[in-house]
Amino acid sequence: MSTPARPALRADAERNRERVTAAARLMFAEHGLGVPLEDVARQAGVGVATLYRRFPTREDLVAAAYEDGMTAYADAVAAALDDPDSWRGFCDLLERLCAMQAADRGLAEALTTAFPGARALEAQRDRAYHGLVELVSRAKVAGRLRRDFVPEDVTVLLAAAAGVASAPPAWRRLLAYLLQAFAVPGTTPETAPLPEPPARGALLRGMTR
Amino acid sequence: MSTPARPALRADAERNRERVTAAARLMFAEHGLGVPLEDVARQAGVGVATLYRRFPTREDLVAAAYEDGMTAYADAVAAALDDPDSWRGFCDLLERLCAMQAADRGLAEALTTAFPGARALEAQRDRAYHGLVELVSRAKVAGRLRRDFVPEDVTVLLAAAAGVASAPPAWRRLLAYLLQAFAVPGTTPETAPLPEPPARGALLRGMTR
DNA sequence: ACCTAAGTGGAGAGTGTCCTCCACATGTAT
DNA sequence: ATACATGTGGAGGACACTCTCCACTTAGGT
Repeated sequence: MSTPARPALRADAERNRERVTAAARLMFAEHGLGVPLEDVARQAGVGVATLYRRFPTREDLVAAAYEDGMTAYADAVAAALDDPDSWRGFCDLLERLCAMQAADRGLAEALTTAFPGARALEAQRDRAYHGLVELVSRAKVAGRLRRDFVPEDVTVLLAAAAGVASAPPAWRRLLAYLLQAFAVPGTTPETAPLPEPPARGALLRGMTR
Repeated sequence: MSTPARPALRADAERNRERVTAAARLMFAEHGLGVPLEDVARQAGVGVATLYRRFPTREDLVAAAYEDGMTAYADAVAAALDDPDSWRGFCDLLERLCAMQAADRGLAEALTTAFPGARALEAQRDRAYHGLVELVSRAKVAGRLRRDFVPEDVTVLLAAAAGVASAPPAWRRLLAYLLQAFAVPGTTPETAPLPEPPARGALLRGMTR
């Protein structure tokens, strides 16, 4: 039941299927979800037809490629809940989620996309969501997270971090600022030094891309 | 000398040129800088050849379309410098810049792109940059902006805001959090209510796009 | 009114990606 | 060993976008 309703492929076909998802993870991470599927097939060492047979739409492939990624996401939330210090768990979690996004361009895009047909993936998404709601609640009860914070603010943060992902150190600095704003005043050392700012001259001067 | 080195077009050609830049502003604002140039030409009511004759590369067109936008940007900075309260000027400025970006998808993209050949545009960019450096300095001297703030943080903010621009109220909330983090603790009413959070359920649930 | 340099639009070549079809290959059950 | 369902790759049609060429049109000076 690890892969519920898939009709049992021939051994070589199953092998190819996995090669394709592995290649997709690689290519999506580097080039985003819009990468040409022909490139993915080439990377996997199979013909395009094989890719399309297994994954009729791009969404199918993305969902298959990021089932694990979403699970890792939910696991990170679960791990944060295990921290006896809920505020520290909250801060560490946001750091980890941002780091995961920064390391995988496709993941950042996949997180803001719904996959109606991908049950396993959506189940992990729900698990992450509910864990996060609980974590937010605990951090508020502990008096460390401001009362008007809402779990949706995490979405905002992740989308914002995705926007600056190009410049590696930038998201750390953004996160540091935001964590300070999320904290209840006076409960956190406000004097902690900020992470290194982005490279001089980047401002309004073009990041080329 | 408003348009220094352009070789004087025939009246109808000049008219068409302006129709094209106007159409480009419209299309870029709505669909981003990647919009098909055929669509821009159709919107302008001219053939593609006319567009390409005046603007050999996409960059040329983008630069022409956003010369005004960049000027508006620099003007906003200048206006902020006129505010006797530098901190209020700073806050209002960030609000305005974010609002401009949110209203014009192309502008947000153009700001993070260099246009080596577009002198007028780059001049405005410089004007904005230098004004901003001055404003940041004043707000620090006034004791309202934290000392470890750097002008490049504005870039980070703008890139972050661009990342959440899809959900209209989200950038306001992000900005509110960040302004609180930028302020020197104790100098600003930390109890001001946050702007309305983004719609419930957006979290990790897909913004479709 | 006429002439010509300047300007125009649409057709079409070039390119890249999506997706399907089908002749051929290969696992697997007997 | 044989047979056949299952699986494969590459060729190629469809489409979208970029950019150029050229026969025709028009502004504006004489």
